[in-house]
Amino acid sequence: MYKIGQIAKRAGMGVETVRYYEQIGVLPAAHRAQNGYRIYNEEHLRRLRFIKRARELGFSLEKVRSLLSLADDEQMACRQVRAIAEQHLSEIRSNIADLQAMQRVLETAVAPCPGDNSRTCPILDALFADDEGG
Amino acid sequence: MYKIGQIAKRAGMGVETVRYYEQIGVLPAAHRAQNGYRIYNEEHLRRLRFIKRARELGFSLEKVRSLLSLADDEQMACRQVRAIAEQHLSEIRSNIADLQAMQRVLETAVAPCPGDNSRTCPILDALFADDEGG
DNA sequence: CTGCACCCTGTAGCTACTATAGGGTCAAGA
DNA sequence: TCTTGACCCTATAGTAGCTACAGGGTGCAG
Repeated sequence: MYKIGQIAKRAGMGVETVRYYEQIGVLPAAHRAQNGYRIYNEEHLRRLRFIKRARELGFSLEKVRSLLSLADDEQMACRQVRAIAEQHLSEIRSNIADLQAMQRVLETAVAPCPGDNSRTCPILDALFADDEGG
Repeated sequence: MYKIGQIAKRAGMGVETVRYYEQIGVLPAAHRAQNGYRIYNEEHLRRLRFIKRARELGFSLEKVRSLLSLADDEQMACRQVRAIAEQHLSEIRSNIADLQAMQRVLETAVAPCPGDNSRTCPILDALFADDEGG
């Protein structure tokens, strides 16, 4: 049995985040003590840790919601979980590719830049260029 | 001389985006025709294209603002531009590393998953695990 | 009884747009 | 002349995932 500050600490997040997760429905509402304080149990902690781990892997809260409802569903098939994970993996791969493309272009723009007191800069020139065809 | 729809099309963005850039001050306010319509010139187009290119390279609008104010500054030194670009490059590299770490973990979690009609799933197990050491 | 740490609700802020709602303008066609 | 349509205007709300207040109440130690 935890108060919100205790469970937040154990789950490794802030109390506002825990309240936010309850508000948007990824965490079931806590019981309330007589003074109105939220009271959590081990199951809440387990779910918060799940959410945290999933978020660290880049899953959106919408996907976390789907994953949790599969986890709660007796009729769920492993296939469905895998589909979500695979889709997320392909988004990650695509994000990596986009970032690598940015990185290459930026490195190309930065390379010829002297980085001194010049009043002109090849980086700005590249960004202002009328045409990037090469 | 362009109306907003024309300059937006030439710059490759929506009219709302052009108005938004004016609103937050990365694009100087346009002159107005008698009917209140915004009127743009070639310099506006040049700046919009700069903004678009910088955004495609992942620069935040805050950094775009800095880059543009350097570009406008007679006293600017190339060094300052390079510093912004280098900092952005290191953020990109760090983002790539984070995504690659997620990718590795996810691939490891997905690998043992049969993706069939099982009622349990190694991916969920990994997310629910009490301990990820080992 | 005072202070402090904690809890509550509700709301605004962040980024970079995007999408309305509710109106005005202008040129072409019937 | 009237209407249709494409365009323009402002102002505001929505998106994701928190984070940070404002303005209160609770509970325990000194």
